[in-house]
Amino acid sequence: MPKRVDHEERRRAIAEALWRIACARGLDGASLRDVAAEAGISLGQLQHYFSSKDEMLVFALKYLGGLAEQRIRTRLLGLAGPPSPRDVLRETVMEMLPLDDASRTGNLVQIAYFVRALHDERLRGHAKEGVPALRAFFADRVREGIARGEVSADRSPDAEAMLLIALTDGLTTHVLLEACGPEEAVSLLDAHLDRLFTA
Amino acid sequence: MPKRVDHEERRRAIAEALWRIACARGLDGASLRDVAAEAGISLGQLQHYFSSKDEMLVFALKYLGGLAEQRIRTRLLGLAGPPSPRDVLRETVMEMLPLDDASRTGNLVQIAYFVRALHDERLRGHAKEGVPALRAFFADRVREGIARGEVSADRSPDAEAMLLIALTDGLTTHVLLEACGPEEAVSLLDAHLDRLFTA
DNA sequence: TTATTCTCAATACAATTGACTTGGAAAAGC
DNA sequence: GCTTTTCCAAGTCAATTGTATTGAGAATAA
Repeated sequence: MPKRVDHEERRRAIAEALWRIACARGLDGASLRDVAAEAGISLGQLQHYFSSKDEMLVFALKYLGGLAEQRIRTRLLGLAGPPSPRDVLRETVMEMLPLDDASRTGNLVQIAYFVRALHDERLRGHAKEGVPALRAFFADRVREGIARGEVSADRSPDAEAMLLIALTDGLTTHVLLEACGPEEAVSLLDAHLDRLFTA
Repeated sequence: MPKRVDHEERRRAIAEALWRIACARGLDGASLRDVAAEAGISLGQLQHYFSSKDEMLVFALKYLGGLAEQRIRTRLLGLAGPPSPRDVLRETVMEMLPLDDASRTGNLVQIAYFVRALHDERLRGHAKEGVPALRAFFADRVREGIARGEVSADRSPDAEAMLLIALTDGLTTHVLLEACGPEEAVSLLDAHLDRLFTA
């Protein structure tokens, strides 16, 4: 056999090339030939690792989601001492916003997938599967805040969680469109959290 | 000459056909032939009214924005008596959400444009040009609420306006993705307004 | 060594794309 | 009636698309 190759490693490299193109020109502007060229391989080689374009797209999406989740997890572990619920919410939300170039790229790619998912039932399942988990996580933090007396008891944890997610996504949109500056988005989210955590 | 034709009327009809396709399959899935077929005309006829695909896309986008603005305006005029600032904000925001099929279509098309605008500088200008006006309009309503004593004076009208826009857009996203029900989005927005208008 | 199996390059292919050209039909002005 | 201008249908064109095919190089197992 030829030199044994780590398939997963190759697939990840191809996925990252796809992201770079999707970020610059959108998902629909990413042909197999473009992706192969960006990854520095031939079209035939790419087809050896992904038997169809769809398979490549789905793999790259799940890989992207996994990386984002891991980034958030790492950031939360980096918090000094026992973090307050508010700190956890704030850091998570900040990691979701397109504040640096890496996060901006991730968001652009995710949005490209989102749009495709609107018209593609199969992809929609993958695209929205992370929301309930994030929402439950946020709701737990709000609950914790209520238990600590930092959040008014008449707030609904589930509702506040969805509000925070939607607000973050909406701000992300406007930051990407340059209709709202990154630092302004941060201050708006802080103001929102200020009003949630009244103590 | 042949029967004189109202060019603008034809262009609007073509734009509406484009929307139907963009709503069902996305903007990138709308070829000139598809749009012509949907509009019930030939490719040559379509090209007679739009000299390029880009010209058609930009026209359809501006037409869409104009219609949305007009829908909101009409809805606000339909409010009985002198509407409170909160009523104005609520009705406007509700008109923006994808609650019925028409609004859902409009939002899908707008998002299709939004994504393309992320990678297309020329289109980005058209896409984000409405935000400042909407934000100023919302901020004025918040200011009015403060003057009436319905909104706490320590709220920043400009910040609250941006928060409300971002929240609405974020909820729109999740409603379209079916990660959040329409009625839930309404109740979340009402809860947000409840906390803004405390009196 | 020999053979098998993994890896991958080159090419072909049908379909679709946006843009362009050509030509003719239809009606208004003279 | 004749010209002129507007409108539009059919067809062509090169480029690009995703997919499929073919075959060769390369390394491991026998």
